[in-house]
Amino acid sequence: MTLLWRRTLGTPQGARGPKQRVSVDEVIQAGIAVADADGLPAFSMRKVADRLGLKLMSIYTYVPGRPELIGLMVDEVTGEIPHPPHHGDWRSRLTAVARHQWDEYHRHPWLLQVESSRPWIGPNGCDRYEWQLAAVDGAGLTDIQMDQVVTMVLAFTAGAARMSVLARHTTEESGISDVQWWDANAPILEKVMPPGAYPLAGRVGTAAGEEYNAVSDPDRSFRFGLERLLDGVEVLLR
Amino acid sequence: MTLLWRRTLGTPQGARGPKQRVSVDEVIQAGIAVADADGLPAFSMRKVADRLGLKLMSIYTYVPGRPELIGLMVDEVTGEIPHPPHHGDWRSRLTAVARHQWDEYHRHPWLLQVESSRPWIGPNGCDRYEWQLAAVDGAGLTDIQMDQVVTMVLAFTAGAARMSVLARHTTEESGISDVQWWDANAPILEKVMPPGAYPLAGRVGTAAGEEYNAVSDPDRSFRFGLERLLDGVEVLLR
DNA sequence: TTAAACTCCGTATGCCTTACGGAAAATTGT
DNA sequence: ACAATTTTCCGTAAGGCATACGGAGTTTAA
Repeated sequence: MTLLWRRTLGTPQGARGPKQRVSVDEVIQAGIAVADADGLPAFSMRKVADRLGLKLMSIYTYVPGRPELIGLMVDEVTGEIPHPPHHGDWRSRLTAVARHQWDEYHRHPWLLQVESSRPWIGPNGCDRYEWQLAAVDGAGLTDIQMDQVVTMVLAFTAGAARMSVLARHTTEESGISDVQWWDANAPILEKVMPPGAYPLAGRVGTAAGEEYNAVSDPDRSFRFGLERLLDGVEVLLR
Repeated sequence: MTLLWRRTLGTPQGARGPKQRVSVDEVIQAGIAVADADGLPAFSMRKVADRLGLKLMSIYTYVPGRPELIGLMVDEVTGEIPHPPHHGDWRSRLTAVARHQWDEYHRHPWLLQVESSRPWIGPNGCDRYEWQLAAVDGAGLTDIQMDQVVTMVLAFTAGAARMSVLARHTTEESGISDVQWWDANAPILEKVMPPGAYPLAGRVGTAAGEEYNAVSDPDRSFRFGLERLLDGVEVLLR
């Protein structure tokens, strides 16, 4: 907590021992770099230390442990891109909020793997929430509805981003494109699936495959879903 | 793959060595039990073996490795609750699809932690997709739109379930309720946050807290968001 | 000048996956 | 009936992980 709000709190005071070779911010930045590269399961304290030219155990003099470091990393990336001032109607504002979150998930996919058993409330997290609420302020919603609409947009964005990031990761990791993978698996599936057992899946899957030139088109799905969602909000406002 | 479709493919043939002490299905069920109890990060082959009265390395004669076992577990829980036949209009059908998925995520929260670098197409997964598409069949959507609408509902459901499961996990794990936790942190935050810096967050947060008697009400958020989403689909249909 | 506090890090413990190889068991082929 | 083959079960070991503890050296405060 003190670490999260270190900017407003200032550095404690008396530092009696040797100078620290790096700073807490550098540890956080190194952590973000490791998580960006390897994902959260493969994120380890040793890799952070290596990146900073320190030995493993020295990291523990900067942060109490792995979960706390991850909490600091989350707040750090939340403040990475400043929130652009709102303009236009609530619809374009909410779109900006969703797109901001969508981009962030794609910049740092490990955000979707964070399972904080405790939500760390940092300064950038507070700013974020205030900015998100401002998008729907004055649109004619009650306070509760404002919270619900923002929550809904964030839930959808997180779910869609999860699909998108997973799809990207699959393609990159295996080096096999959607089409190649499908061509390889189709013969097996044809043997194994009772013919005619999946009429809709077959028809729609084929149509989607031809339209997207892939198994899915995550960005298009996101835009489509967001439009429907906002249409739903418009219904609510009348 | 052969393991996934083992029901339709049947058991290979000659089994020359000693009898297997358990079955693949028992391994999968044990795996599900471990994941339900501990979550996916703490899910280990050793715990599965212990639960079956086997030693660690014996598990590898049933399944090739950890990722494959998880793939089998996913398809197994996908077939756990049979898909109820559709009736009523598309709106009630889609609600059933979303609710089915929502319940599944709450029965097996580790589903939201699965990062399959490769999507395993199993029999129950196929049935599921067919059933989901059937919910919007005949409503007047194009094939592409059918896929997009289903994808959108699933994305929102996954995102909302993730929030819900995380909130539940936080409360259960720490043993501290939302209100207790907030009461404990409020004094620190008041010291640390510039007063008046977060007018909307303060107002809306307070209103939400009083309404929900908690920081959030995930089930209510899910229902609210789903209604807006379906309103949006209705707009699309006209 | 001396005591306190702090940084850095070596070591140890106890988890985890999985590669490899050996012993025993069951079936197949003669 | 007997041997060859295949398969199961598992012991061991290698290489990864977080982190508790304590020691050595450094810097500041009294």
